Amino acid sequence: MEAVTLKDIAKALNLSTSTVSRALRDSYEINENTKKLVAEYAKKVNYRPNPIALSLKENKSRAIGVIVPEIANNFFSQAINGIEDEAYSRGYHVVICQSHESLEREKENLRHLFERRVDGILISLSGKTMDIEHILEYSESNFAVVFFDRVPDSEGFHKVVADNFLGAFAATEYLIKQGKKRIAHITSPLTLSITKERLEGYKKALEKHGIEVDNQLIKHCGFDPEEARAAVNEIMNYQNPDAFFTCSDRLALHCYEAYQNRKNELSIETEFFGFTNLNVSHLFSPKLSTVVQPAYEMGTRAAKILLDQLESKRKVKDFEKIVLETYLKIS
Amino acid sequence: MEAVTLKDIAKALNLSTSTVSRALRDSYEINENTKKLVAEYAKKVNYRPNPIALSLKENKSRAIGVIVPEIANNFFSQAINGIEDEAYSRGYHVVICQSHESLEREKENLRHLFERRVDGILISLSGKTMDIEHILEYSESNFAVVFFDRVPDSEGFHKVVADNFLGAFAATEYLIKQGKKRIAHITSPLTLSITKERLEGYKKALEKHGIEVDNQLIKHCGFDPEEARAAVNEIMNYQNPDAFFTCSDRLALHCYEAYQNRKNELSIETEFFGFTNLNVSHLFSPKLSTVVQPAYEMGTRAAKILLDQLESKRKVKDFEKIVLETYLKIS
DNA sequence: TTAATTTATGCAATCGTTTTCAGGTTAGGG
DNA sequence: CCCTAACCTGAAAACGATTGCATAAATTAA
Repeated sequence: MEAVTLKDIAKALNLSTSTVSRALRDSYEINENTKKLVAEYAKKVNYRPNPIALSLKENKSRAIGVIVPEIANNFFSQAINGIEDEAYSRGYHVVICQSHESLEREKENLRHLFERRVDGILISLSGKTMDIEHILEYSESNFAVVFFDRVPDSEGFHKVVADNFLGAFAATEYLIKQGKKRIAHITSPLTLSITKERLEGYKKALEKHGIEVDNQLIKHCGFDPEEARAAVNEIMNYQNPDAFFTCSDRLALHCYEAYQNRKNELSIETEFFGFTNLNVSHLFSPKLSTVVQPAYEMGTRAAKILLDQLESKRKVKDFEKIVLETYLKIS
Repeated sequence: MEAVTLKDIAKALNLSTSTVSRALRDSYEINENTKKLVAEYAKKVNYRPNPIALSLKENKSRAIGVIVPEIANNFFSQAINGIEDEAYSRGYHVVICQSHESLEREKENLRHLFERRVDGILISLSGKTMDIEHILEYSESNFAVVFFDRVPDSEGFHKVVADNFLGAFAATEYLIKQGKKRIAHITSPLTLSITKERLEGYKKALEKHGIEVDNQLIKHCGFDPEEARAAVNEIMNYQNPDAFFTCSDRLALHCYEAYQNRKNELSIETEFFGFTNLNVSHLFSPKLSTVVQPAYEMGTRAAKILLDQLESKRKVKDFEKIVLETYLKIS
């Protein structure tokens, strides 16, 4: 099964490569009989155009890059599923890179993808990324970028996000309706867009129900398990919480673990809510309810925007921000 | 930041592209001064060779394909981490495809990767794959293939697997030492290599400890949650098990869920063991102990074999089978 | 001084495809 | 019988890099 080229077909049929090429692309200049002949032969020998030659010619790789903090995380792997489905169905490759929540790695990934000549990228920022200088650097050279999930504040970019505000609002309100009054909120660093939006949702829900926001009950921490444990301990020891609402997949789990270890020390009835796409949360005990994001759809939507932009002639100058609904998974 | 080509450099320095090319590759034919000049200028304008042009010339894509049943599964996402680390560090792309346990999808993936001219593939077979005809078809045209985790019986391929036999043996023996005597084994279809090996480990452990194998306690089922539930129910209703040993990430979880739902109906003390890389199993209750595979290492090892083969001149004819140790994670 | 050798560089082909331009054949109209 | 369309087809350049071969200049040997 050796790869057949246009030249092979041309030689076999005693035509020139140009004629064969045109015949296969159904050009009006080519005689119907010739077309039929070529099409049949091409099918017989199972001809496939060499994508690499095409890439070189068109100066496009027909590949897109994806940068996410971590692939071994349900939210991101589901999002990648969506991205791949959309991309493959449109004839694009997907190259996946992980930043491991490190700005350095994120930069390396960008460089790698750029050198590999991907046509554009989809990115969810690392937890350490404060600004997007390193991305702007590339986005000049008509290298399309779409942000999803963790997006920058800056205007002028395509973004696909979950409705973090409403998700957090709904979760908090649910807890309040369960009679909870001292709801702790442990969440990711304020540098991330998602952090602010979720925090806002949490506060607004308290406000709506006339509960005062207690800043002692709010903790920001990174993705290190120890930090999460410390935050939970601190709150448990001094703040007398009757519920926890924690954000960010990985972080939420670390908190949950600390909570699980010490739950029985608490005399009051407590409840735990996370913001995670973990698909086995219903198997946990004590109960772990979650705000679930439409990860797969975020992937397809983000990929669609990117590919549409790549395939459109004109420079898109009206940037979309798509906000997708979340839902609660009550255990 | 527009891409710089050899021609640009040549024009700027008033040299020919061939001289520039040779200078950059440090050819002995080029004057030291010229080399220095070229090197400096190239650095200044941040020249990067176009990988697509190279691919066309060398008839290689410097990309490898990976086909796994499911990316949203800790075992596979960890393995992919390993694959990517190895591949990227050696300058290769990785293209990931999912078969979703379907033979049809697996075939499509293969075709897609082949048409995209990847230099080789790493594959873990789908649950429905009975033979590897569809893979052999491609492996002729010096298209390298390395199997990992779920490998075919056939000789003559590179394979990287976990020691499924010993893993299953150790888990079963652990349960026996806990005093269990009626250990149920729910596992994947016998078409998969891993199924047979794990079943064998389970049986040998029972045998060693003088416990007769009860075929009523052994069930094979697919990846559908309903099937798993039915298997668990059947065993619980009629077989009076005092422990469960279930295999295959996804399947093990479905079984665990069914078990969790009905555990309290059982009068005797039971224990549950899975064969999965789920990284939150310690948060489950009732206890879920697991046999853990060195997924990351499987990825790096498999990728290393593939890349070594791609880069070696001679056709490799001595095929390796690497068996990696598993370990028990007792909750 | 001339021939031989070394040194440094450029030309052109190659990889597979598309596409512009130009050329050749045929038929029909005058 | 000639001219002009209309209709097919092919040669060649282009994309970016590598490399065998040719060649010019400089150096050495005779």
